[in-house]
Amino acid sequence: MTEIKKPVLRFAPSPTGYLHIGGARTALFNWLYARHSGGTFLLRIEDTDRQRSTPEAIAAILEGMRWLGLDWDGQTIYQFARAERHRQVAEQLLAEGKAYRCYATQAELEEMRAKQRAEGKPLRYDGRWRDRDPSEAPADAPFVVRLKAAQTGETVVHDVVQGEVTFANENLDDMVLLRSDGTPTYMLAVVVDDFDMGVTHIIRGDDHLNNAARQLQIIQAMGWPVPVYGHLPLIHGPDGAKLSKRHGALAVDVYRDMGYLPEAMRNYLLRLGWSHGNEEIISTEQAIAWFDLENIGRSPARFDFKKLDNLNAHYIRATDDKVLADEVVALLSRRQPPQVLSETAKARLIAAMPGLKERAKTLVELADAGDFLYTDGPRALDAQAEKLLTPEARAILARVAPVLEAGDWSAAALEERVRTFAEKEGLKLGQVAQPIRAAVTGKTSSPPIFDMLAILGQTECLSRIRAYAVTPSAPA
RNA sequence: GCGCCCUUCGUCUAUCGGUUAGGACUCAAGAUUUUCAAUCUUGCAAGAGGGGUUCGACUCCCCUAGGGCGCGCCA
Repeated sequence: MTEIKKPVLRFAPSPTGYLHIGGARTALFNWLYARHSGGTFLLRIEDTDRQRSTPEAIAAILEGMRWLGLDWDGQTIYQFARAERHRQVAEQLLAEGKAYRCYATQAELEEMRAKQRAEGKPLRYDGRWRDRDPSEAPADAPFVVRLKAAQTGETVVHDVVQGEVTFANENLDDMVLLRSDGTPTYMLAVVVDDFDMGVTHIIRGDDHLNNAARQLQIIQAMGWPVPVYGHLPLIHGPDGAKLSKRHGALAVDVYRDMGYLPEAMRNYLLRLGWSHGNEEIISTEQAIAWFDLENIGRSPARFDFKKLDNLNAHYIRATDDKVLADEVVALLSRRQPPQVLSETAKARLIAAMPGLKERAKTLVELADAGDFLYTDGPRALDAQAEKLLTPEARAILARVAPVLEAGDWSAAALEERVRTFAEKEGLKLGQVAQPIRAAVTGKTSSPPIFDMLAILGQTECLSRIRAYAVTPSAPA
């Protein structure tokens, strides 16, 4: 019986930098398609560049993947560990006459390229060792192994995103498979690994589209099955400038530190280049159900923080209060210096969360907006609160304090008493509520003030209010 | 220089030859309101340019312009 082959996807970052936003989206698309199709999602670290690959970068990439919630199947594969296998494939190609030894030195090649540049010719290896007799080879000289690529005809990449992309073979030169030190190049390694890993769909950045044609030639030389390709347009910065891989400033963990939720990131990244009609808010479950390769856009997108903020605010509002409080606690503990919340403070934070989370676009804003709950005692006033607490406002505070004190300390009862007080004094509610807010929170905006009073408790609130209450000296 | 790709409101996008070109973000105005938000309502705002094909093009083809990517013994 024929078994329907489940798709095998992979994300293959090179650990020469951190997981940037473009890579995160590539990983997300691969992950979504794998989960959507019931296939497999593998992670391969392309660490064949021994000079630039670092353990820190590997750790950062894995951490970034975990934070984004992109779990991969099976063990993480390290490409460098497979070098021997790559070499064998090159040897096989050599033995079959599909590859050859090239003794050109690097200086020689640079000279060749300089000349081509000067003459306005395309920059390509000229095949100088392609058909030379091996006997002409200098003894004991170092050599690289190059693929004997087709020189005529064309190579066409069938791409689910870009369509049919045709390359004239004369524009594709004989790429290096094995370096002079015997190590495999990326071009060889990817092809061999993807084949060995059984990868059926290669979804990666647009910058690899040209490589696809070259890799196809290796695949053809080996007689291996051709995977489905999908090349995603790159993400640009808000200003339209490129947002390329080596920009560590936009590593995913930076977004975490800025207070973005993984689910918001996933939703945002998903809509950058992929659409499902007019849907904007798409849960991960929904995304898995809907995701396909057909609806991926072909044009590059700019990164827009405003929209990310909007989505993040939405997901913050939708998140459980307790979970959010835990996130804030974690964020505070990562601060310099670390801030540790008492049990009381944490209980207050959870209680105030419904009011707090409606007003925050990021976890950072959430943490800052709740700071009046973390410690006891009179508040330091921010500039606006300072301005609001005029002598008149402080006098009102002095008069309202006993009113607050005399009675039940529930939000509803407090509001009732303050309304009555304001009415009697001929004041608008805001004229009384705002000074209270300023004294209690140190700010001019906060969640509903009577709720906050109830959460903080009578003793604490009155102490804060009285710290700013001033009774004008009586003229009499 | 050569090759490849891209081009709808400021931004992300829908449209798969026939629509008053829709939605979302942003911005503005209004409603609501103890502040700020949230929410609701309304508004501003687009097919790069030029040729074709067609009864009819945002949609198909060509050219131009602009942008991106690639052209390593990097990945």
